[in-house]
Amino acid sequence: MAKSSPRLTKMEELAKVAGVSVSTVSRALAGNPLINAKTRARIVDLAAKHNYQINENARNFRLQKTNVIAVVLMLDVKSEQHTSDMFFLEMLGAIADALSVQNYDLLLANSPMTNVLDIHNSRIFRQSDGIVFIGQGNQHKQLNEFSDLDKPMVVWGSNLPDRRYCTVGADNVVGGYLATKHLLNLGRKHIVFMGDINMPEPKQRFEGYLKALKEKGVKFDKRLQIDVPFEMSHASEAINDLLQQKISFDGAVCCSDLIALSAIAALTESGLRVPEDVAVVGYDDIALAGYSSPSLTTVRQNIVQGGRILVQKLMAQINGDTVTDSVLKTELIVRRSSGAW
Amino acid sequence: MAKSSPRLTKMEELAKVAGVSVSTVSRALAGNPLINAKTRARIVDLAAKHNYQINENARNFRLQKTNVIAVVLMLDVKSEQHTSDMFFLEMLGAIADALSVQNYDLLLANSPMTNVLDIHNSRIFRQSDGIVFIGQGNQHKQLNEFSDLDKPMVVWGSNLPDRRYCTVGADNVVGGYLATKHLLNLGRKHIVFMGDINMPEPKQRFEGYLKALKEKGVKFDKRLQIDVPFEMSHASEAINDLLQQKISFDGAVCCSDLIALSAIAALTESGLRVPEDVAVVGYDDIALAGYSSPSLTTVRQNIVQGGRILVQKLMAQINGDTVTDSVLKTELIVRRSSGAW
DNA sequence: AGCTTTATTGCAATCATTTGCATTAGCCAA
DNA sequence: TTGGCTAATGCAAATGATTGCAATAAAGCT
Repeated sequence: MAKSSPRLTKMEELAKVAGVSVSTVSRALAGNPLINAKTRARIVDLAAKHNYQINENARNFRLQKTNVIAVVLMLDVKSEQHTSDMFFLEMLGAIADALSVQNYDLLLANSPMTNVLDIHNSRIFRQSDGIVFIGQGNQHKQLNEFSDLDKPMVVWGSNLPDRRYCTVGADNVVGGYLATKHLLNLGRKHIVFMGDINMPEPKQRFEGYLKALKEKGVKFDKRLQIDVPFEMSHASEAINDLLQQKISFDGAVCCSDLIALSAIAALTESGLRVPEDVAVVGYDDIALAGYSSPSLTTVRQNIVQGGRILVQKLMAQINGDTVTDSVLKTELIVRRSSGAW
Repeated sequence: MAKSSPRLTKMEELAKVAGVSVSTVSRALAGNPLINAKTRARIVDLAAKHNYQINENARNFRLQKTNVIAVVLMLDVKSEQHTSDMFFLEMLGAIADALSVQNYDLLLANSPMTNVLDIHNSRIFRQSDGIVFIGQGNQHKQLNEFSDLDKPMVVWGSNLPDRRYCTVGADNVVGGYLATKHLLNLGRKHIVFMGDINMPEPKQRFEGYLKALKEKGVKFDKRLQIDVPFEMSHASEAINDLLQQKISFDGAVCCSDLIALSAIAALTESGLRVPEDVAVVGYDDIALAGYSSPSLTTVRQNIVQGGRILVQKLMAQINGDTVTDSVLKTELIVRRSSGAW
């Protein structure tokens, strides 16, 4: 073991120990090829041995960078919550991981914004090199305006037609398609679609739903599409409504696991068996989905990959590149409640 | 409307506009009483008018401050997860809110730490003025060592006997007590306690459980205490074990809502009715608790207040004050599944 | 050997702000 | 008027890194 030297805090000290100038140390640590390979190796070793850590404050100041990216959660607790809360936390974790690889930090926007444009005069804006928006909420227009500010930004969400910002999102059409096709393959013909098709993502899932129906030659019954918000309490009511109206159905595609669980609860309370009488598919694969009883078949978005790509797109922008949208694969996790065992 | 001037980015520019020196501007904006009140007012006005925003990078660099506090989530996905994921997100939000009031930012520690002491050489340590640990995990000892580093820190968790760090936490004893007493008041006598009493928080909740039993003169049956981890799949097994062993019970106090929901699932699958045959109480009040069927009575910790106090204690330390621990009130949210309607 | 070229390193300016100390201006008293 | 005092302001150093350009040394070429 090398003797544990007192920690060196300034490049100047390390330079003295190494017998070179500060410039050389700076370049050596930055991997600048100007510096002789041997010298560089020696300096890097010394830095490690003396436990030298660069002062990132000074570095960022000099480079006019922050090495921080801000994350804004576009959740609206009232009614338009993008999807389950669990989703946000997982996404946050995924982004933080992807960022740490690049030595970037994650700055969390304090509270849900009522207007995205407010960010312009906030710390979030000045103190970050770029911004990740998780979800679009109902602020597609504001996000478009925001993109004119030329701050590197990227949005997790659906690729709305007239967007001027870069989006990364799961393939909602395929998600809706897979869920629906799964039920169709199980022989179900009367499949409810639960999700508010005025919102960007449910709308695309609904497209997939229609596509699957068409493929199997099943006619769409518009009474079976229900604009239920992500908030789950409404789902039970919607199910009860259907039952009361004697509209029969044997399957349900839900736009979130919470909706699905709520629907299942309503169904079982009405004496129907899940999945025997009604097979249900959720969306998101929250932790509870696998443990609930009956366990829930659901569509999973690859959140880790999503976070990684969001970060990658943002970094590209920070480096001055132009970027294109990205659509991620989604997969179906088959469990019991969809009648598949 | 004053004509919108081009944005001033440097103090120097503002100084020129104001016809004073940079020093004066700096002092004026900082509210330094050396500066004549009129001059100060004039400068502040000019700053606002020209939309001048101080370069916080430069400022922090000069002041050797970061104006950032780091948050480390001590979750261990394997087995010791503190409580529901929802809890973390809510706590994170609460802390972020409390910090933004003080103009501090929140830096999220990327991934769960296997050893808290690793933080010492990480960005988290250098790039923050203080650290909030959410939960103790199994690292009480390391946290104690960490506190010797004299970095401002505060821990959300229970006040373990030999701690050298400052904690803020909910009153777990009262939480366990309230949950148990509630069931006792409903006439239940054989109450299962589901939670790993080797972990700090469940242990204290168990104390409250015992206290409630004693108060009602109910003898404790040690077969009814089950070391189930927060992870929920084990809860069903535990319940099934009890049923198989013909150990009868009519109530259950669970250390998380997920455990409770899992237990309820196992019970109903075995043909038992909840809450008629077995009344169940959870812990945390996750979103799902209110919507599940039957809806879940649970113990709620005041997370917003918790976040605020965590921040307050940390700020005090940053300012050089010494701080004391803090124990928050917890309350019981009564819903259907505990048999109360 | 003398000159040119190349590889490596060092000097010094720079980034935007804060702050100890010096300076100036204004005022009052002698 | 002049000296002394105070209130207000300015000068310049300092914070720790990066980088264009200059300088040096080594090597190659004739």
